[in-house]
Amino acid sequence: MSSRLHIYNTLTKQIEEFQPAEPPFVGMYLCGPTVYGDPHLGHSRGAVMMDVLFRYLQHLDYKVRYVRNITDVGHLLNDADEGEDKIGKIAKANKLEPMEVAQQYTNAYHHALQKMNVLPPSIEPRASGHILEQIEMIQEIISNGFAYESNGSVYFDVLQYAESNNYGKLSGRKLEDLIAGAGEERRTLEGQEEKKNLNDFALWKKATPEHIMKWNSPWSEGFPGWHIECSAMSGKYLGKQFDIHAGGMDLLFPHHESEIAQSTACNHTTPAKYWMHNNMITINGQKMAKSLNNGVLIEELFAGNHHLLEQAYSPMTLRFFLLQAHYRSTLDFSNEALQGSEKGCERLLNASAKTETLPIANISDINVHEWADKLYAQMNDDLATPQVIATLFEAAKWINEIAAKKMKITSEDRTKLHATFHTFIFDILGLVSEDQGNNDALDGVMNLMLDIRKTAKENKDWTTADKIRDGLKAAGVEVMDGKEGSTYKLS
RNA sequence: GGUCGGAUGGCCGAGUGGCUAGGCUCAGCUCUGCAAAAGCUGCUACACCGGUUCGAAUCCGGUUCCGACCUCCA
Repeated sequence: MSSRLHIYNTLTKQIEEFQPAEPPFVGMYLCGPTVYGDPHLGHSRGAVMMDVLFRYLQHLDYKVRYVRNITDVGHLLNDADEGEDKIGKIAKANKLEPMEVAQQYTNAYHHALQKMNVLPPSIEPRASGHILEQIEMIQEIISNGFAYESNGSVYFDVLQYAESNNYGKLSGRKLEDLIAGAGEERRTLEGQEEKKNLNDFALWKKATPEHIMKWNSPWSEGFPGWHIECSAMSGKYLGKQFDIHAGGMDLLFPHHESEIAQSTACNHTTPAKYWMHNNMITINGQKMAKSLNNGVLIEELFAGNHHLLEQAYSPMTLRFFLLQAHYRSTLDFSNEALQGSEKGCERLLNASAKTETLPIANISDINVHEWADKLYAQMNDDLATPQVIATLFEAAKWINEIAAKKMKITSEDRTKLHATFHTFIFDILGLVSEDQGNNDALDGVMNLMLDIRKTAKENKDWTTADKIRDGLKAAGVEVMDGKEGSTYKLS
């Protein structure tokens, strides 16, 4: 528990106090998606985690530049698709421009995140728009003696680098193990024979004839290697050294390890001070993966049209579900768990709507300041959002008790409770009430229906009252009777 | 095979050497014409076997099981 933000740094394997290099400025980078498919649940986790960090840092008055890239070039497929650009492959099948495909999936990613109330980053660079920067970086690495050209491609010389640097310092791998592990299970990537060593990775790949997305370079017409784009773009917009670099745990090796190697070989410095990694989403205990046929697209979750889903789940349900687990733990996905989040999220938001109208008294049965301090301490403890949510539920309980006049609160405490509750739920956790209705015509119709039903109830005409209620339910509108009249929501 | 992580109540998930997170489900209750919604109350778990300790789910050792990475991946 601390009054200052602490985050877990994968580089040091411990929780450290967050100290930006040049306060109040903070530079943070998240490895965004490769846009060769619709966004799946996994994409949402890193985006939401960084969104909460982004929001919290801003709440703490930092001036944050948040860079989240779009990878629209260069990822190689293996197996049957050897050497072919993923985006290029799909484009040919659909007879679309490669950039059209990339744009389509980029849009899909944006839409999904927008629904989840994820703030747009400060800068969202595309790899295809930074070919020049990548080429320049490769040239610098070559001239520093850490890369070599081979048959039109350029490879990073891991062994050369390891002589003076620690290749493996992020992932905890030892080069001997990597070499030793290159045994029977290792698959053969295209162009392996061009490398001096199997652990060398591509900085630039010469394009095969069927390759669509390719650019001129000093070495060949080709495309950049997978890792170099993030190094080039983070360097361009955040500087050679910046504060936070994040991504999924599956990117730890080789992607981030290689990023560190490249940047160090180029700039003689480790690019980021803090490395953060979110864990995977699992389903029945296994990582979601296309190859396991258990991947769920974000839009499928929202629409409920996936064979593993019993119903549709709202964007806020997903956001709340993600936040209920710590970002460094795996999160197991199931209908039961999602339904739990749906109800819980609703309960919390219901309570939040009552804070301003709570009856006041001249004493308080609760210690609002202690409660607020606890929230900050929990956020500061490596973004312990599950605990923050638990603490918010404490207040939700108070709010309900106060509303039922079983507890008391002073006016001053109520103001503080309201402000803090809202700050955490809406500004920091980024939840938002999913207002149904907000359609004037529907509101008008519903108010009329509810008014007719009210009259019927007053006349004890239960037949009419129930007919309206049941009929509306069949039409997808749920009527909820309360002490102060009836309300409705779309179901 | 190598490296690393995890096993918590019906479900999801926090966490700490002693003061039994939280949500959901379930049960009871309040409210209600009935129901739903909403609210309240209840439900004492930490894989197994040893050890350290006054005390361990939390520390140490071992066992079993699961997962991640090593190859594109959020």
